[in-house]
Amino acid sequence: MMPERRRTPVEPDDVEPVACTVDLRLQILHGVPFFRQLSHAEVAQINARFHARDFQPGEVIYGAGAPAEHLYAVATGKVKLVRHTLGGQDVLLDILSPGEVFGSLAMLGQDRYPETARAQTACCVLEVSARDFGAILRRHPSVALVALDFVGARLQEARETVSQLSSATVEARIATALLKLAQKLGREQDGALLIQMPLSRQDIAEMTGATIETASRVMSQFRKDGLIDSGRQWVALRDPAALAAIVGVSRD
Amino acid sequence: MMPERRRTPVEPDDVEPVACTVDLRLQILHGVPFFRQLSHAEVAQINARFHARDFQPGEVIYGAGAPAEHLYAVATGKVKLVRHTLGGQDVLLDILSPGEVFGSLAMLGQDRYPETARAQTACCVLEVSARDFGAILRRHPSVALVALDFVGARLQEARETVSQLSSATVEARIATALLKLAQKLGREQDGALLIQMPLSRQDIAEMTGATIETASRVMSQFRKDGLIDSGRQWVALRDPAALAAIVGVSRD
DNA sequence: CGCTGCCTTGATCTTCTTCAAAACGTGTGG
DNA sequence: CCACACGTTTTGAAGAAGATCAAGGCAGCG
Repeated sequence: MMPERRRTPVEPDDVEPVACTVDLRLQILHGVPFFRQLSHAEVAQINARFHARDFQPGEVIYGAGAPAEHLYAVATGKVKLVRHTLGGQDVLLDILSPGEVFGSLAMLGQDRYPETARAQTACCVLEVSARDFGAILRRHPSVALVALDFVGARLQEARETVSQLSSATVEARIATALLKLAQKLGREQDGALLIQMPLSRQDIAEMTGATIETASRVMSQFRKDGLIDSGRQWVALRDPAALAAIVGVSRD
Repeated sequence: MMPERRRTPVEPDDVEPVACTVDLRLQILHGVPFFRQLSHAEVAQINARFHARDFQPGEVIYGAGAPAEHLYAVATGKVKLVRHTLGGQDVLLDILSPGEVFGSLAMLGQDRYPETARAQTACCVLEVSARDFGAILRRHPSVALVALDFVGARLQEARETVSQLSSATVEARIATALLKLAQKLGREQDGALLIQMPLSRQDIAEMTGATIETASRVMSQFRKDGLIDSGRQWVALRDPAALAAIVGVSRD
């Protein structure tokens, strides 16, 4: 038989606050890597250009193809970026946590969003117009340098994904995705890495370029092998080392 | 039988100069989008920080894993960026033409090159230390803004590739790759788009996450269908519209 | 002339998708 | 509290896309 599934490790106090108070805004903005090096006065000044918006799970923050007029910072909750292919399926590009930035980063470049941003959980995001963000960049050159770094890091991530999709099996890609999620937002618990967020088989499939069925099969296999454990709002990596080994085996 | 193959459309005067004279350096640097908005005096000042290096086809400009200490601009020729996977195969991330920038763009971020840069043709590149480039960025904030745009555009490209790899057939991916190459460095000739560069089946395979054999089969089919024509140092798109249709069909 | 390297083509095999159906779990209304 | 309905997950069986294995073919070059 398959191993007994643990009861949900999610505790009430783990739940993030959804409300986006004025105090929180300043705190979040100061925590955003973009503005970390600025003084409190400067952040306060920048804060004036932002305004907060709340979203329910599943709500669209902006849709692919819409004019790219805003830049956003996640305050609370999780946001996912999804591309729609011509074939009708979706590709999950990234899942963003508080402090991360998305939207119209390249001010001159694109004039349309190439992807849809959707609230994965109830969340609050801070919004600034592309115009105002441009002004911030010009006024605070150090912000532009950090932004350059940020976008550069994303570029490397995206290219890593390209590499994986080109060469690795679905098993390896899913193992990689789980490890990356855990690294980004995992917590240690009972000797396992706990990823606490709603993560459907469909999400996993869209992250790894597989079908729902294949994703389900692989996840089932991982659970049978004692590598992971999962429930409604969480996935726990019981044996990250074994998952890492799977990444290294197979094709890639 | 298959259609008669045209004689090579490559003409002697098409060949780019390889030598990288001092005059050329200034001209190239001024043509690089990064520095286009700067005055001649400023470019001259920046030029002093660069030095030119020549490479033979196939030579490595920098290897994956090496300390990321330099930033480069292509002066003449073509440079390709390749990732090596754990499985031993290579993934071709990009082919760069004169005016394009590569290497250590994110100054703070990565400390190692995640990919190898290799001369696709004989070429000359302008090199600057990451340290000096950082100084340039701080001295000329407008350069940082352009760089941000540049990296942002690359990020979108990479994500587009992720999307394609996740959803499109090899046929569609190869058609896309050919169209993208033609758009970037194609010339009109005899009613076809001519891509003039050495482009092996292996290159195409590495660009699209396919095997050499599959790439060869697809290219052969395209030629039989009159969509393309190819020779030693060139590929001609005889029917770009049909290729675009293939991109839209199949899965993606 | 006969290398050597790249391209082509065929046959077989693996991986993953697709189609189909059943099991599960969650929320709802009786 | 139970029954039902809905969405999600799981599992099975068949099929397709592409990889792999294996020969030849063609061109440039010593």
